[in-house]
Amino acid sequence: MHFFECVLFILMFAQVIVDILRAEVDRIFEYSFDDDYGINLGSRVVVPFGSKVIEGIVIGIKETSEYQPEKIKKILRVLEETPALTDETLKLSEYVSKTCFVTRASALRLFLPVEMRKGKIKEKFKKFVELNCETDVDNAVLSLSKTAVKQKDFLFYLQENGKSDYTKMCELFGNQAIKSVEKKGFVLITEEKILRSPYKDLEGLKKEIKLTEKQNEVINGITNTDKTTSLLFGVTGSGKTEVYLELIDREIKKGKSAIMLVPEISLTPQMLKQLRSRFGENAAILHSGLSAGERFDEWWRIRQKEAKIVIGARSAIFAPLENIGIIIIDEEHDGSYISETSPRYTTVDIAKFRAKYNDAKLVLGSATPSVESFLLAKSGEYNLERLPDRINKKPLPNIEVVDMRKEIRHGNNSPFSVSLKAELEECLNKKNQAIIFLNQRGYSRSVICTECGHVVKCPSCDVSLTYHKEDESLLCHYCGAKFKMVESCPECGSTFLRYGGFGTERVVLELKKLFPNANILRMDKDTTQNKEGHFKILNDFSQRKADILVGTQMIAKGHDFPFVTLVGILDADMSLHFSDFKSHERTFQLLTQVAGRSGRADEAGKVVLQTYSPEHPVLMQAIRYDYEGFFEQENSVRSTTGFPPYSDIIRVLISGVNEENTINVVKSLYTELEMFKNKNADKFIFFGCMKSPIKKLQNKFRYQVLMRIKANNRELLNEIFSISNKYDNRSVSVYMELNPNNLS
DNA sequence: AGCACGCCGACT
DNA sequence: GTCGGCGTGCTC
Repeated sequence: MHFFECVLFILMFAQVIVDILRAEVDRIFEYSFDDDYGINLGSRVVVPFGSKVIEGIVIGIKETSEYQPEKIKKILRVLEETPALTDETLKLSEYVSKTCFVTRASALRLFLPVEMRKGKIKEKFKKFVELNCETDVDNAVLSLSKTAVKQKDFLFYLQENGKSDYTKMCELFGNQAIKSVEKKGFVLITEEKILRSPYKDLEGLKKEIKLTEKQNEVINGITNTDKTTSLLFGVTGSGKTEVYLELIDREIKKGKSAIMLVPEISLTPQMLKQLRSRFGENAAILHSGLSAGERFDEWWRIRQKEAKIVIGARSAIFAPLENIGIIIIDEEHDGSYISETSPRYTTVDIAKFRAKYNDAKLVLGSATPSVESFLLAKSGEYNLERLPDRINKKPLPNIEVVDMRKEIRHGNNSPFSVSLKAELEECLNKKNQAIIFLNQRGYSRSVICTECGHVVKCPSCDVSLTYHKEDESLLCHYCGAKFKMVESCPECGSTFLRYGGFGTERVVLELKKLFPNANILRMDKDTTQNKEGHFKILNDFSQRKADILVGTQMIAKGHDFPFVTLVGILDADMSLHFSDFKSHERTFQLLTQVAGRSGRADEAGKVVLQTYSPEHPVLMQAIRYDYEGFFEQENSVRSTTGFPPYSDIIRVLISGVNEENTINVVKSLYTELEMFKNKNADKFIFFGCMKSPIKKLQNKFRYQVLMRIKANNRELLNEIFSISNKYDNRSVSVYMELNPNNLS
């Protein structure tokens, strides 16, 4: 190479976003590099920054720079030969930063496996030894000293076995022998990249897939429509998965790639098996259950185009695929598709961006579509396809509504109604299985002093602590803090404590009292801590190692249990009376899903739904499985009251450790926003300022300005953001959110 | 995010 | 006298 050193390198300039999540450095920094350096758009680079050395991403390349030359520093090195980001993902990261109101750096992080930053994980290499092709083993052995037995044996071994594992050879012949043979030039030591491929041993049965007439109709409908997005409205068990797989198959045959998203919990080994058997190594899997190394390697397989199908949970929408033909989002309505941490992106929006960029199809599937999606389907923006029948013709279970107020009036203070108890008994006698659903983990939601009425609260958050009997602890479900269970009231010292509200732990104990012979499994966040947690519990239950499964949200999705004939929903209205506008929608979806777990091939299932408001219309619609009735009602409520999708909700959260400082920021921000609102009064539906419902979280005081504006007004959103963003500083943080999931 | 620079309180 | 608290400004 040194012969060519006289070639002149042209000095180029890279526009770099540094990997620091702070508004102050959310701008482009320019660095210089020689044009033969292998730096491209999307490359990850290491740069000097202030007195530190950090990582950044090249988002632009220019031939000149406006900065004084003495200020510009050089890029130290490039991290990977292949740029981590593509043209598309660079543009998408810009879109995310604009629409989610976050820094470029924070948007860019979405596109990289976490283990890639800060150089945590290295590519894995394996060493091999092989004979140099010019080596004649017999001559080589003759040239060796008579005492070099190991070297001789080693050369014969290679002649016999060909290329071999380096570490194994060292064990057999010692690395001294190997090194000296290499020195003499008889063998070559090579390094090869090894990919840690998860589930590579999974080999399902390659079963012939026979599509029903209805499924074929739907597939043709989606293929032939000129609309980008199709909504596949099909009840649970109607065969949506086969439709997805067939659609993917067709795109792959055209040379395109595909993304399929499912809720995290649905990524069971069974499902992965199904995919591997159909698509083999062509499918890459991305989810939180993978080890850091596996995730990293799967990511690179996608980036290098070795895998053209990506299956994963929410974040897989950012996979570095190119030439996408189809994106599928299964259980489109599922809450897990909206990120709960910043950047709070909406997966469907990201999917729409990518579908548009690649001229690909987007398919949203659900038995209970979100109000927003169904509205778009009805208005003709989406292509609507239906799969109304369950493939096995299994009837939907009967739902009995039990009024819990009456139960209490009749002196029943247990979490189970008389009717549910009777049904449980019958179910167990018949050797069938039952599921009990309750959306509260722990033993009791709160601990209350019967003398002074004090509720035990988290010292750094303004919420009550949940009692967990298993380890005699009090847990804050918001900040995760853990305390020893108190023996007496921390306020007045009284030892008369009362438990408020049932949790799954307590329900299990009560069930054990009622049915001492039954085997009971519990599934909630506490019993699924380790990464295989869900699988083990679901697996045990489906293999009938237990009679009753008690659990939170997470049992609503997931599996089909063929021997479950009874589902008990303990407090159906718990989520109903939440103050946010989506509570009806979520309740309907949840009840429909949980109810769908009951019923077996030869025996109709039963659902007992316990509630304190039995006449509530949402419950009525849920027990009739009347999605469209629910939709009509909910849609008209949203339209008349001005809630999404007819408006956009903006929440500006102001939080800080020092309450006085925080209030001062709130005051001046509120005043400025109010002036802005008055100038644009016709575009505002609501404007108000208040303490956040949880007024203290992790020792930070929280206030919020809430606004509702007419939908789809990007300009107004941007102006509100730029006003708010000015007030963000070191001690008081100001964060704007669009259509937040919850207002806590 | 770090880090340097810079201006006021309680200490060996 | 000074050691060190964290407010403020800067990073191509």
